[in-house]
Amino acid sequence: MGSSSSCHFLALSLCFFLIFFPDLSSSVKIPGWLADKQTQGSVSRLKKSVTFNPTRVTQLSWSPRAFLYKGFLSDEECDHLIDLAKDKLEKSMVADNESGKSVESEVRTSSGMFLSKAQDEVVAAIEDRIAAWTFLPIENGESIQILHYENGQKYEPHFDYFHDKVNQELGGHRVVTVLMYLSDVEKGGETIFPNSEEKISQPKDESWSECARNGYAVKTRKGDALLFYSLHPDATTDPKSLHGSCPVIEGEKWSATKWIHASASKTLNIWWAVKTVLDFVGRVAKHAPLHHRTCPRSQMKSNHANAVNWGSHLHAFLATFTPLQKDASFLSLKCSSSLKLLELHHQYIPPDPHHHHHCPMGRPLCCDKSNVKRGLWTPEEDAKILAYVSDHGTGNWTLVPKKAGLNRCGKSCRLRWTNYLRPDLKHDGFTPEEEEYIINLHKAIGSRWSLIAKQLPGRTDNDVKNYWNTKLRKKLLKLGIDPITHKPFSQIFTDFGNISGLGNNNAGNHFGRRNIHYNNNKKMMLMSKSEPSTIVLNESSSNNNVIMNPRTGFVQENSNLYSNPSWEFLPQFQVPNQEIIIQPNPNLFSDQVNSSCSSPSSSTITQLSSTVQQQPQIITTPSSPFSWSEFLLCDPISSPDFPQEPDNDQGMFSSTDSLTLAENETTVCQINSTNEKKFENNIGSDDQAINNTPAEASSSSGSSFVDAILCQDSEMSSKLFELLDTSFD
DNA sequence: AACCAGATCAACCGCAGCACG
DNA sequence: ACGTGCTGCGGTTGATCTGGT
Repeated sequence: MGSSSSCHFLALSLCFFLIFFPDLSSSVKIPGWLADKQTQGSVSRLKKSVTFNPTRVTQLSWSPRAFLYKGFLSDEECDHLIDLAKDKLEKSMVADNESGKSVESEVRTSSGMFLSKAQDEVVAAIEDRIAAWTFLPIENGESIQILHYENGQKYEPHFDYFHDKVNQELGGHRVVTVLMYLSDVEKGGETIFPNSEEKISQPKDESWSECARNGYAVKTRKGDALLFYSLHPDATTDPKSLHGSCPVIEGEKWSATKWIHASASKTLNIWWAVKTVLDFVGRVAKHAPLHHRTCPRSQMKSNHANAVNWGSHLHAFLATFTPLQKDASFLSLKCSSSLKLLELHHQYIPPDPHHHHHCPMGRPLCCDKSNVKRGLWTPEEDAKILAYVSDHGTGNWTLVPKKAGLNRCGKSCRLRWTNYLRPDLKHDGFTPEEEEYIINLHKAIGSRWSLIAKQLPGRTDNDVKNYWNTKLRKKLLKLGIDPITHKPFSQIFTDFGNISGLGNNNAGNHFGRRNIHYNNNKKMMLMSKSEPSTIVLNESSSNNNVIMNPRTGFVQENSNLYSNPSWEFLPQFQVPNQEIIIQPNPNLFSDQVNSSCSSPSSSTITQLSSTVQQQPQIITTPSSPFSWSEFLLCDPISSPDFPQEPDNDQGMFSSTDSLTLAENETTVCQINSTNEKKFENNIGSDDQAINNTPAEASSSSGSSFVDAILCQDSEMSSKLFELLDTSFD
């Protein structure tokens, strides 16, 4: 603990403690999150809250990492365990170094027995508490062993990790030992760490036995529990964890031991541990985010010791646990969980700023596809990226692999960072609000995932895209809503019939204006793959409505307004030399947006809008680009003047499903243009777009997009109708 | 327990835009 | 004008997970 990094850690852990546990008298409750469906087996019994008090934990030693929990067991629990054991004691055995079998040995002269797991409620509660304290799942623990040392009995110094391959392969190394003292011992019986670096500095008076003077020693105090790690942070065995039980000189010693393994074969268990740690940190962090609080000096002083201890305990766990990520089983975990753990790990073990990876000179690694690594990222690779970015920041990703010592393409590094490692990312599930927001945005702008993601802090385009493709799209389909057009299928069929000259003209107009889309010349599709809805902009100076339909080929083909710049490239759209007065709208998710549109609608988003900012904001935008944020937060559906959707439209959206789609919402963005001339011209063309049939619209500006589609693909249309007929017969 | 199919999601691919020389 | 390199984006893939039989 003497290095600068240790000091760094110490400060961090101090803050951690003070932030998380401002009230030292309070306990930390581990609630019933273990009831999660993925925690099965014995863990599932942990449905009740498990209470333990982290303030009672003190760090005894850092090499080996050892912690003492004062009063871990009550007197009654200690006595109960002794009662369970005292009639069943047998001579203690040790594991043979070669065979792994239990054999008698003179190094261990105590007697003992094993309880059954969850043998009774008391035992189960203790096991639960151990799991909560260690962050390690119950399944990874052996049954509790009760030991009895009478006068002169001892356990010579030994390691808890295995030397034999049999045991190592059986359940992995014993990573953690929790040694609970069930009785006081008048003299002797101390637990001793002969190799501990702290042994010299530990003061010892006459109350200690001679044996105890040979190492760092822990006195046997009824109810206390000693926790120590047998593995290094790099998962190698820690020789400093050598420990033993000094001979009892006066009295008798009762203890209970719980060994906990790190079995690579137990994916579920590792998952549990990750979840437990993250849940623990997450719950306490809710009350005081780690990065947004400072540590009051007064509290620092009084709580210093405990702060260090508890923080270092977490650190000790993370240091031991994180190497498990090397295991294939860990990698098979949901990456979000393992990554969070990794992030947490880095909070407590900051990357060494002096450690840089240097690549050999020569050809850059990137884009040499025959040699660069591909596929899933390992925690080590992640750590390299994180370390690199923390030192150098982002940018010039092609150099990152070389500088960070990664055999990856720069593009792959960039994606890993942007989609996963960025600290501002959320890794939990989408909320219903986000879900609704995505649907509304998709309805408005189609599959522009990056734009949608920008409106959802902490989400990436990949996240949104995947969520749409796997969840939302299917959800809409279930509701009978076309996920492309966001219209009920029944209406789509009607509209298609109309636009093909087979049905009602009015409906056909509507459809032609809003739902035909040619998808980037890649695929001919009947419906727009990413069909935006019409936006109604209310030009305040003229009170004329401007209908904007981003990305619709029809409008592009027929409107001067949108031909340059095109709605297809709306993010770059600029309105030169004008002030835009936009009705305030809430920024539901992000404070990046400072203005938006009034929207007297029924949607959740727009309902919320009325609760904030009532003062319109004036934004002068002589050169700034059009704000997609503002546009997106407008609910881009139809104006009151706009022809109403057919009734069946509403019917579909009034589903009892959680999706509350705003089909009949009205959005009015008021634009005060100083470039009225231009807008008036544009308004003219748009009015045509509103009121004309496709045919009429086309007549005003040559051949229409819709006509083009229909001409080019009439054969496809007829085939589709055949298909539809077949489907609904 | 074994198998299978569907779901999930991290990662990849290829293209386009942009800056720069 | 052209080539090159970097970045952003949307579509797709494929390994893994999950749940049902």
